[in-house]
Amino acid sequence: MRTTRLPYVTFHEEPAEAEVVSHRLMLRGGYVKKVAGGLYDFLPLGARVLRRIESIIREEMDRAGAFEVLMPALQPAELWQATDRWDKYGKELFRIQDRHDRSFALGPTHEEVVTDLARGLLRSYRQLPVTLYQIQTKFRDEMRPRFGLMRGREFVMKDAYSFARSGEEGAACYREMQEAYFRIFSRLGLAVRMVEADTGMIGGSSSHEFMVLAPSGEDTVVFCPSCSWASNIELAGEATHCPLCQERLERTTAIEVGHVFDLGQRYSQPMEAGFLDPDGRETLFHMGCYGIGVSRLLAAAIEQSHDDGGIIWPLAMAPWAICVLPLAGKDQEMTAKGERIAAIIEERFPGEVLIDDREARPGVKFADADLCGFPLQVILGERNLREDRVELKVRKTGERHLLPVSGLPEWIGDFLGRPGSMVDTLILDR
RNA sequence: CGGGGCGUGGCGCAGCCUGGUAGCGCACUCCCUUGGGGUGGGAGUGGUCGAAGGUUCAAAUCCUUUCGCCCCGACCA
Repeated sequence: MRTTRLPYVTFHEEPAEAEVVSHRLMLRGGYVKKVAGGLYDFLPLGARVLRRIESIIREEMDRAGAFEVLMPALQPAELWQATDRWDKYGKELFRIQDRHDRSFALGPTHEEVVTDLARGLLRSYRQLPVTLYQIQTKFRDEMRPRFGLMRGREFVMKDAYSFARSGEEGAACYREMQEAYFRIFSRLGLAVRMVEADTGMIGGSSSHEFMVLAPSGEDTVVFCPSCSWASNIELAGEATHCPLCQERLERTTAIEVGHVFDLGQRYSQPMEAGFLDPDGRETLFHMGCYGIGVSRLLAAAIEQSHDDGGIIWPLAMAPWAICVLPLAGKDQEMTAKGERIAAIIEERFPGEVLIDDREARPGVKFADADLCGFPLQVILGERNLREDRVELKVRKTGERHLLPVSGLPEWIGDFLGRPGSMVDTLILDR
């Protein structure tokens, strides 16, 4: 892709209405544009990141044996009334009426809808257990949307729901999703910590949150520095020492990017959702639900990985992994050479190469490439190119390598595969 | 919802106190210049000042109402 064909603008100046660094950098880098409070356009750059996150989530959910579905965002009030949440969910639930004055909710979550789906679809114990998931826009009338994508009124979420024959089987589903979540966050290059959490409005018997540790996080987690115990602040209460090993607890701020719940029969019971067991008896589903804040992940990743120059995307999230910067100005020949080199790299890494073919000064290209956070920059300067060499800069570390043009794709391939170099797979705890 | 702040070209701001009919920087278009970390110069495009009402010969500026946005708090998959 050529930057001259890419509809994006970067900004040198700080947007006045953005507080947190992820929000500022996404606005400055041309990733998102605000439409209204808590509502954003995803521009081409931002949409690509979103797609990359989604595809990794899909792969890992599928690998875990879950099935993708798509449920309506618009949900009839009757379903919510059946579980009493039409009254209990409160003002955060967007409610609208159709032309016949029938009431609907714009879904902030899908327990009711999916339970309604399952009770028709899953009639026999032979079909169980099953986990269904979707990636979809959710709506919440937040009392105070803020921090850009961190807390919007509309956002993209992956939500999954498991249906099991028993509590034991449900617990197995729950563990399987936990494992899938660790794989997802690991592949995304995020350092996450799983903590015990409150079940809140969703209900159920147990719950864990997946937290990205970041100074700007809205949540606080309490953790033990020497063993694996961790909890969110609500649940930890006044505790000062680890319940497992008595070590003095520490705390840090974090961003909640995932949350899993063991729901038990919280929804299957009021909605009378069940199946026939081997003895022909109607039995209620044991359910679990599992969410990942997909759009929030962009913000969380940036909060965790940036510097004064801008965003530092983990390899898996970057809109393009490689940005080719011909420092050509009006030199048509150099631009053409740059495009040939970009094409060679593209052959080995399809869809991963962006070439900055603008007629801009080197400083502008460097600044924009850093701001947008492309993991690798292939810099084509006149002197080096004369000797058939290019410079490769690693955004994250700042290290630079001078390489012969001939072996470039192979070198990049080796480099990207080098453990620990680009993909930060740090998992602090499980 | 309570407290505070702010709404002036796409973005960042000045002008408002002391009314006289809109200005600067960035971006954008064109020309010249420069060419390894946001080069320098020149010429342009674009706003009626969040909205409504009022005061006045005259309102971005004063008054009233209203809408929106941001921050803090309560709250929260």
